[in-house]
Amino acid sequence: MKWKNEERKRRGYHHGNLREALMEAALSLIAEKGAAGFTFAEAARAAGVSAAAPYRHFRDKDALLAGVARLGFERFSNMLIKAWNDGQPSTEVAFTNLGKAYLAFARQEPAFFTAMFESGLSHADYPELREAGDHAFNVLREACEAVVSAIPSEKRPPAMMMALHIWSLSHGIASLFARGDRARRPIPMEPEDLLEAASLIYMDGLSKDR
Amino acid sequence: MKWKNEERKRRGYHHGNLREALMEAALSLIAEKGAAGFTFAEAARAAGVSAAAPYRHFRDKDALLAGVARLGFERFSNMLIKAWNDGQPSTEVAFTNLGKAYLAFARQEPAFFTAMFESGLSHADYPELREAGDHAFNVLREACEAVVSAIPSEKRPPAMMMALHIWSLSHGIASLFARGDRARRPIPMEPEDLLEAASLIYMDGLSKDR
DNA sequence: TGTACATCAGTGAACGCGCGTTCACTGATGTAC
DNA sequence: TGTACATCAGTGAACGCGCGTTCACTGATGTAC
Repeated sequence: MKWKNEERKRRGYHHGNLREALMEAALSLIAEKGAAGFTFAEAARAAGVSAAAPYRHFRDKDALLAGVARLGFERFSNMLIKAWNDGQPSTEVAFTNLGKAYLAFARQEPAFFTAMFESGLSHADYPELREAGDHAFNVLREACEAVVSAIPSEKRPPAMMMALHIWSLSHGIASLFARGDRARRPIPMEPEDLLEAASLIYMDGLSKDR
Repeated sequence: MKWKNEERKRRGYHHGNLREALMEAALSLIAEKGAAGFTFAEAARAAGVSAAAPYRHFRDKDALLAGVARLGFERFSNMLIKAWNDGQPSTEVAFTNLGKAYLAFARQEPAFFTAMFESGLSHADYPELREAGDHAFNVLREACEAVVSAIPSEKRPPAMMMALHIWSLSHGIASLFARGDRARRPIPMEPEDLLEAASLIYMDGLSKDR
């Protein structure tokens, strides 16, 4: 607490980046006590400002949650883009890396994951969340397009369908077995291996003669 | 509200089944405002009793949530067992029905789904939840055993792995696209069709020569 | 069949607490000239 | 370069409210005899 006051003195009257500090505080609180156990007032306290200050940056508690979720989707997209790496060194390796990145995010950023997927925010009320989510999904969809383009066109499956399948599979494994919080269900193997095995089987099925 | 008082008179001083009534009230509140927006006091009010009454049945708010989650897992298991129907009329049809039942539960009982999978309850604090969840999972695992037993033993995959794959896939589709609350992401097809297509492709891959 | 008694499941009043929100305010910062 | 002024991002006090929890209590129910 002491350093916080010194910090305040150094920064002076104005915080400087209160918006970001509030989102970080919210993340910590979500990580500690879950999405339910985080309050606007406590986030303000953690950021070292009065309870009224957050209203300069967020309309209300849900707006802060939505801000966190949106930031989460942005970081998530970046992680996925980096993992896919334009399909390098090979489509197969890059695709595996993409799946691993999904699980890594759930493991390393469970609070973001909760805010993004389990906070109960309505997409109707926060359309920017839908956009941010779509942006992340599009990374996966483009990767799937690269993967299916290797299949002869007469039996090539729709990339959109494949993307929804892989997304669901990754999301299921991430939220059940790979997440880094207390809601994780332990299984006797690495989630990464589980996902890779499933992907391989699925892709074998995709290209099978029928 | 009026009928509630009449109800009280009819029932007399003792409620009769307050435990169940509190869980139902919690479900409605979760459905309305999400897991975060439900309180012990409001559940008591909805059940028509004083704020102190719930303490006769639940240690605290989390215990009530855990009770709801457990009841949800029990109903879920029953739905799955009924859908699987001992593999009748055929393994394939029964397996498809099992997947449909998973999605139907998420659609019809989003509040249960939230309490079971997204309430942030720790499995360490509520071991009975883990048991109840395992029980539901076992239905799926047994179905997978029936499915893989049709594959020649020299290339037969482990039923456990298959069960984890199908569980993840179903859970991903259910929580992203099939859930019956405002967190559902709309897609241009039926979640049931999406799941069935993925299952077929996966099973094609499973039995493929390698 | 009636009565006495134990047990159980509720009441309602009280408490301290923290939350969300508003308000007039003030210190800091940026800019026009 | 200095000054005046507008704007911005904070403060801190105040408010009403509902929550969680405890407590001594009481009405209802079940059972022993």
